[in-house]
Formats: sequence, C-alpha cells, structure tokens
Amino acid sequence: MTLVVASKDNIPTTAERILDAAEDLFAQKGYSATSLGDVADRVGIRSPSLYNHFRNKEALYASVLERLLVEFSKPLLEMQQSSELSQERILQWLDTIVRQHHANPNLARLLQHAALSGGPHTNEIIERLFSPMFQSPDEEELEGDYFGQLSRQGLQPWAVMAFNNLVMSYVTMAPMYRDLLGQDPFSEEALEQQLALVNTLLKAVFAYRGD
Amino acid sequence: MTLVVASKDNIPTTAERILDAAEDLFAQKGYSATSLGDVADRVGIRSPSLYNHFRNKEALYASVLERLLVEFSKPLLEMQQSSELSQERILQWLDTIVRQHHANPNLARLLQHAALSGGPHTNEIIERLFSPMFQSPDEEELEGDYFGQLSRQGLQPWAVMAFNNLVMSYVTMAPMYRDLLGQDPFSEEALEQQLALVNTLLKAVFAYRGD
DNA sequence: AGGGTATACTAACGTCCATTAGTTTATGGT
DNA sequence: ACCATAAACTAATGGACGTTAGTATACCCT
Repeated sequence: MTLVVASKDNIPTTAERILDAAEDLFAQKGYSATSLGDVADRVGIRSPSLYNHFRNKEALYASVLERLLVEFSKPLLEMQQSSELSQERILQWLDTIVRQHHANPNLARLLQHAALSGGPHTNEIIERLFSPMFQSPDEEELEGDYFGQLSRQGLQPWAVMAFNNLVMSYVTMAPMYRDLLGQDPFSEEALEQQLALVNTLLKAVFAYRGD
Repeated sequence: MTLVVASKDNIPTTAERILDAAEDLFAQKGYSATSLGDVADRVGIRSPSLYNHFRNKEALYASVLERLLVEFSKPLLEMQQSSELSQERILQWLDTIVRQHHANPNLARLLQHAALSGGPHTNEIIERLFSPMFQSPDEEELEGDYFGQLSRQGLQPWAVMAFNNLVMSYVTMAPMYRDLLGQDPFSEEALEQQLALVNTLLKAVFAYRGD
C-alpha cells in the first residue's frame, strides 16, 4: 500500500491531487466504472503518469480507502476514549458522524458501493469503521439500557446499525433529497435539519417505554 | 421500451429469464459494470442473442426498471386508496415496504446505484417511487401531526425520507449486517427483527412529545 | 558543470465490451 | 410440403481500458 504523506504547505503534491480526483470518482461511479483516464483527466495529466505514483489501479483504490478510513476513525476514537458510555455520549457520537459525512460524503458512498458490489476490501472497511462501535472502550459490557425499549427487545445492535445507516444513506441518497425536498442536501440549513431529525429520533427512542 | 408480458404457465420465456439475470446483475454491479456477456452467460446463451429480445443494453435496463417499478408500486397504490391517512396506516405502510424489499432487494439496490452514479433514469425512479408518498390520495393536505414532535419542527418530509432510507439501506447494506450481526439478513428471523425495530422506532416517534 | 532521480510524455500491447451482419435451425400456419 | 417467423449461432468491428516500454525534461546534490 502506497503511503502518501500530506504536504505541510498548502500546495498539494501530484499524488494528493490524484487521490482527491480518484476519491471523488470511485465514490461516484464505483471501482470498475472508474477509469484511470477519468482520474488523469481531472488531475490534468496522462493516465500512464499515474503509475509514477501508484503501482496500479487497485493500489490507488487502496490508498484512497486508507486515507478516508484514517480521517473518519480519528475523532470517533478520541471520543471513545474520553469518557464513559452514556446517552449524552451517544447523542454526541451521532452529531459527530452526521457532521463528518456531511463534510465528506465520499466514505459513505465508497462503502455503499463496496456493500453493493462486493470487492476485495469490503470486509476491511466494515471491520475498521464499525467494529469499534460494538465494543466498549475498556472491555466493559455494552448491554446497558441505552436504547430504551429497543434494548429490552434485544435490538440494541440493530439500533446502532440503523442510526448509522440513517446517516450514511442521507449522503448516498442525496439526489433524492434534492429532488423531493427541493433543497441542496449539503447546504448549511440542510445539515441543521438533518441534525435536528436524528437528534429528535434518538431522543424519542431513549424516551420510549413499553408497547 | 420493450414490454415483456408474463407467461402465464410457469415456464418462463427467454425474455423473462434475461430480465431476471439482468436484474440481479444490474442490482449488484450497477449499469456500466454489468456486461451483456455476464447476462448472457447466466441465461445460457450468447450475448448477440440478447438483441433478439431487447434493442440494446439501455433498453434492457429500462425494462428491468419498469418491471420492478410496477411490482413495487402496486401494493402501495392499493393501500393508498383504501383508507384515510392515520398513524396505523403509516405503521402498515412501513410494514409493507419492509416486507417488499426483503422479498426482492433489487429495486433498492438499483435505486442506490442510480442515486450514487446518476444515469438517465434516476429522476424517473425517484418520481415514480416517492412522489406518491408526498401527496395524500384526494388532494387533502398532509400537514397533520402524524409524526409528533417531528411534524412540529417542520421535519415531516424528512421523517418520511428517513424511514424509507432505513428500510432500503437495510438491504443495500446487507453484507454489513451479515458481518457485524453474524446472521443472514434475508432469513425469516432477521425479517422479524427488522420489522420489530422499525415498528418500535416509528411508535417511539409517534409517542415522543417535547424536547 | 554533471549525473541521478522524479516525473512527465507518446506509442503500443492485449483484453474486454457493445453492437452489427450474416447464417442456421426449429416451429407453426396455410 | 412449404414458407415465414423467431431465435439461436459465429464472425467481425471499433472503441475503451489497464498496463508496459521507452523517451524527454526539470530539479537537486556534489
């Protein structure tokens, strides 16, 4: 796996510009529908020049993935080690991932492509993104009553998945939102409404008792 | 658009077998990553023979889409005309689409591909699947208090989208469920749990008042 | 100044793909 | 029996794609 170090001045290296272009294209069209010619065109070079920076198409894809996984894992890991699990923490976690995916929709899109079509790195993405969520920081049990009625039904992991999917499908389904709500899904107002929605939803689940 | 009539005896025509194969492949890999050779292989014929049944690749795709949209619109339209809008009706609607997408995950997968990558028929899918949900049957207003606190925040359409995404992302993210929950997402038990989850979630939203 | 490294380029390859043309084969109606 | 139609096949074409080889140019270190 090629490791691309971030250039500390604000002028990006060619490798970074390739990663940027490839990330957008892989996220939009998926692995096989993205051609190296497309990537090269965006960067402004010829496709064989890509091989000066990445061994081949698959290595480029792996690098794109690696950069995204690092970017997305960082704040969640920090949050996980900072304090005890609680309903406030879960609300905060939800707020964080909504903002993260809003700021960069590409990881959600890439993961969605991988989940739909398979591909060699699918399991790795799933493991690195989601298994941290299914174990508490210091080996404690996570079978508390955090999700109210849902926990009592044994649906706590299902609820975690559901809220994740809610957040990710917002960005993977963005064109639908644009069409049906008549609003840019990546505007600031839309972010606020999405935050209000998931927040209210989660609080409703916390508050709900009995059938 | 080629119209393929269902053969009433239980032996499917070649055109139907092509549609079946193409539906699976388009749903899994998306439009451009699916090759006519793949489709033909599944049917057990050579790819040029496909042209005896469909004008070209795009027409085949359009036919696949048409069949799915008809199949999925039918029960929802019936339900929409049968009775007044109410919270029970919404619960029933949710139950229906969960079962529908569980029985045939391909529409959700195709729509997800379309939403991610664009493509000529994306808007049509969105319109035909979702705009019926944003208007009541007989020109009534849909601004009632069906979603409790969420309606009061002006998030009613957002809530409709959210529950839809919840259902569809369950099937588009099925491999994730398999990995993290260690369970076949298309088994009967999984269906029951998914039904229980969305049901509880919706009831929680109905019941939730105030912040 | 000179030589090495990094990085761009053009040319070319083999493969796969959608599509067309032309041919064969079986079936069903007159 | 005959012929038309449907539906399969093989062969071929033109384009796109990933990848390799070989070459040119600019920068850095001594």
